[in-house]
Amino acid sequence: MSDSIGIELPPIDDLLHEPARLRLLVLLSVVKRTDFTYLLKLSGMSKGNLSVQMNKLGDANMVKIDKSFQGNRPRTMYELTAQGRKALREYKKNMKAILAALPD
Amino acid sequence: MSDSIGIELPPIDDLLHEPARLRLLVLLSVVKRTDFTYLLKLSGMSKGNLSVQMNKLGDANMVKIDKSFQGNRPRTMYELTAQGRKALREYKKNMKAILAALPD
DNA sequence: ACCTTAAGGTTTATGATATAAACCTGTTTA
DNA sequence: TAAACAGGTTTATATCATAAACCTTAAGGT
Repeated sequence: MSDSIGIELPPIDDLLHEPARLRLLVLLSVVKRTDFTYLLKLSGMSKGNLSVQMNKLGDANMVKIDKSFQGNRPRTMYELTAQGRKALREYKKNMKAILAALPD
Repeated sequence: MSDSIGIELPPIDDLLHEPARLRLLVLLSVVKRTDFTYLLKLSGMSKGNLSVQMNKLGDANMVKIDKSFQGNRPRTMYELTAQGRKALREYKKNMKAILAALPD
């Protein structure tokens, strides 16, 4: 018998795990591509919080952020990156394994 | 804020969702009943963090905390409460629903 | 023309919280 | 008797989620 007593559980990616961001990522993986205003309504979050969280996901290359103007108004489009989709698959796999250790 | 469109996703219990506590709860649901020292080794956490998180779970009645002496040394035992097991079942159900919205 | 409101965000301020370091009390060992 | 150890708790710090306040431009009302 070994003297290690680690029950090995998969790691949890904090960036994706945080509830507000996880919800946003779920929304994005459903709608594929959307802009700030629509995401604001979909999520029900405040503008400030939405902006911060999406930029954080953008900085981590989970989401591609396209800023442009339509007419004279700014418009920001969001879309999952390949890296983002991969990270989400990994997160899902890991969380399922963790949840599986809990009784039903 | 105007009304959100609201794609309905289940709520996330932040107390259980936080990674350190979630791991501790998984460990507890596996080992049923254990003391501070063993949980310390099992989790690999620092003493301070373990103490804080377990007391937080105790305050919320997720975990029953029994302090006693064995010989002259303090000993703290931890065990899930019925309420804790119920909250974990709910958390598991909700998280599975959220994860199900993500592609595989 | 002027004021007000709205769109589309960002920046700043605040509050909560996770974490480890330092500490405390008593005990065993050298 | 000093030093290390057991079993935790308290304090300090650092991060981070959140909303409020702000900015810029545009559109509508009078």
